[in-house]
Amino acid sequence: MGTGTTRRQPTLDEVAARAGVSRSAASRVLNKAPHVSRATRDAVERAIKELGYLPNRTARALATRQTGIVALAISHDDPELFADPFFGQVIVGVSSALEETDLHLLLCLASSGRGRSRLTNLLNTRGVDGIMLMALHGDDPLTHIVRRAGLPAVYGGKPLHFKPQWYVDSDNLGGARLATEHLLGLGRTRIVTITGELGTEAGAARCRGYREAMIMAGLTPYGVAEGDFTEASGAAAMRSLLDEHPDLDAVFAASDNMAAGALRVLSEAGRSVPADVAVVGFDDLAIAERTDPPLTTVHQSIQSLGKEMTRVLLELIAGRETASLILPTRLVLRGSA
Amino acid sequence: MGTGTTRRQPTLDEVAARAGVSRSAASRVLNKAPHVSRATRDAVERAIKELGYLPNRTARALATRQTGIVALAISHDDPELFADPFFGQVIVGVSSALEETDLHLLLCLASSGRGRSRLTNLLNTRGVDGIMLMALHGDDPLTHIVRRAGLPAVYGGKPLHFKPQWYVDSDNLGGARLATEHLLGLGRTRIVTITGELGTEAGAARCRGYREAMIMAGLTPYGVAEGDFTEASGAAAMRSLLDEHPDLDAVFAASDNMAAGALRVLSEAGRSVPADVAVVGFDDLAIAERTDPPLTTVHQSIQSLGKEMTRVLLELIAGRETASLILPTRLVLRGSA
DNA sequence: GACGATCCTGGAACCGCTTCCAGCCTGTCG
DNA sequence: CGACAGGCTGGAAGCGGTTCCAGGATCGTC
Repeated sequence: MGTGTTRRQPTLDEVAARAGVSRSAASRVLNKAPHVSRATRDAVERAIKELGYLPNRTARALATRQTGIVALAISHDDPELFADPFFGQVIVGVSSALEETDLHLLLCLASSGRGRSRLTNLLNTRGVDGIMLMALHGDDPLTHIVRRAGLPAVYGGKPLHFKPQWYVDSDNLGGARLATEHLLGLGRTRIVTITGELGTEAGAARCRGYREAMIMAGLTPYGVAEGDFTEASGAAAMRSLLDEHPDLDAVFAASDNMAAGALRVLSEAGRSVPADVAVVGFDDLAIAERTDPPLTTVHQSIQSLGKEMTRVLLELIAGRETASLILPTRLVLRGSA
Repeated sequence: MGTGTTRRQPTLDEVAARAGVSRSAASRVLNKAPHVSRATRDAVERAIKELGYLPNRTARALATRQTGIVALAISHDDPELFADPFFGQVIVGVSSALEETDLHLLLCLASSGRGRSRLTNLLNTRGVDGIMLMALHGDDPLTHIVRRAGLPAVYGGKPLHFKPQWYVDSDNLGGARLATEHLLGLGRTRIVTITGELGTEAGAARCRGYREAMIMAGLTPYGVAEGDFTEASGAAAMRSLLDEHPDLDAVFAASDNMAAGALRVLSEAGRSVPADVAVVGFDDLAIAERTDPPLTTVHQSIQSLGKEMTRVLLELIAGRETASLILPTRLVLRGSA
């Protein structure tokens, strides 16, 4: 800026004039519309090249009522949470899916009230063609706003208490079942679980998966303590579980971070892993490779989540049929179980 | 979408009609322009409220030639790198600064050629009002494109080989000097450094800081090994340094991740930290609190970096005077030195 | 009471593109 | 040879705002 010669971009009118055709003809060439003769096309294309013409995004958006922008909204009370690599992964996935289109990504951290109202305004002023929502807790007012705005919307991770028409989620239930079944397969029976926040769908589903697996094996859930997905909460939960059930022989933690906390507490308590207590986590974050012993865990691909959300959103925007998706999870065997 | 009643948003014309004034009058009220009577203002404001009117973003953008969007472009060959919490922090900072404005954030991962050309197109079609650039390596063609587009631009972290007019950076040089001086103050003299990629400004500056501090203390740099900021590279560098200089008594690693790698290798080699070897890192990431022993490191606030970049960009967009910035770093003492 | 100066006002142009539509030209068929 | 069905074309009306400008109303002043 500042000193730049910022020569005004040529307009479509100038292109048309140079090519000796009307503006509408030029526009047709630009949009590869039918009913344009070879001669016209060539002339316009040459003029475009010579002038270095590029269509003005905003003008086109106004005429077509399509902004060429999709939003990714992350709604959470704590903006710091966004620093979690989780969202970075989502964004990488979203970007890769967007790469093949002409759409761009608008990122909204709707944590504060101000952030929410900015997002609301963006939706209501039709500032984006569609929106992806993540990390909604419970009955986030955002869901209403989105619905009222009547905009294509895809949810990442089912919100609790509300089944959106379109969402993409990891198979939390299946993953938790997988983990628990693996522990059962190892001959463990006194298996406890450290859950994530039960106020989130992921937290609840992973807990349900554990319960179902136990029951299917003819056992009853042996011990349940609620955490909030963080390492500290995992440690605390582990302590209370050891207290209540000193003879436990396996732990399924609903996140790697909590599993890491649990490992720490177990080692302090003199239990050896996996000999005395087998531990399985969930997420397969980088930390899972660095714990001692390395953590057996349930892998979910966050990038795929972002990619698939985007794919569904694109279909929606294009007005095509599409459907929600549950992404598979799989067990990654390392040393802890 | 789909079933939504998506009732068309009212337009300014409808507001004007309802208020019984002209569209221009209504527009004036909307923009708090002078020369509008009390009566007109009231009537228009009432009509706006009754109709639930919201100005159309795109139309306004076309008329004012201001999109209300700023871009954050992250240019790096490896899109995975974006999953690093670093960028999450930047984004949190940027968002917080944007929160008080009417601007929104467009995120561009310009890693692939396709990503770059999309970004180029975005700039040339005036799809954004300004841009912040990060993680440019060497002579990224992006810098030319940005300059030619004549758009307000701010760089995060000085690129090497090119001094942008506006940038915000952490005080890498000062921080590295601080770290080295701390080690010197501890009485260590056989201090080695594990550098980041010397092809980046941060890597080079941190190495220079180490050198300068050593020289100012009347010493010569004792040992230098280049890493690439990752833990694995830190471990490798540490091994080769131990090999060359078995009697080293301190290490300054240019990143916490590399310091973590170094700590691992030192412990394998039977050196105790900080007794035998003192270690200082750089960045003050979460990992610094979890190493054994906890890592003494140079703190830089990435959020501030994002926030300040945004502040400078906003000034630029507003056409006000502004200046580049170097953000201070400080030493955080923990167990390793 | 006449006269600017000042404040408001609505009309109209404009931002740059898409798209509908009427009209032209051509070619084909009966 | 006349009628008709196309394919192409440019004019014009949009998309929904902002902003310039000329003119009318209002005011205070001499």
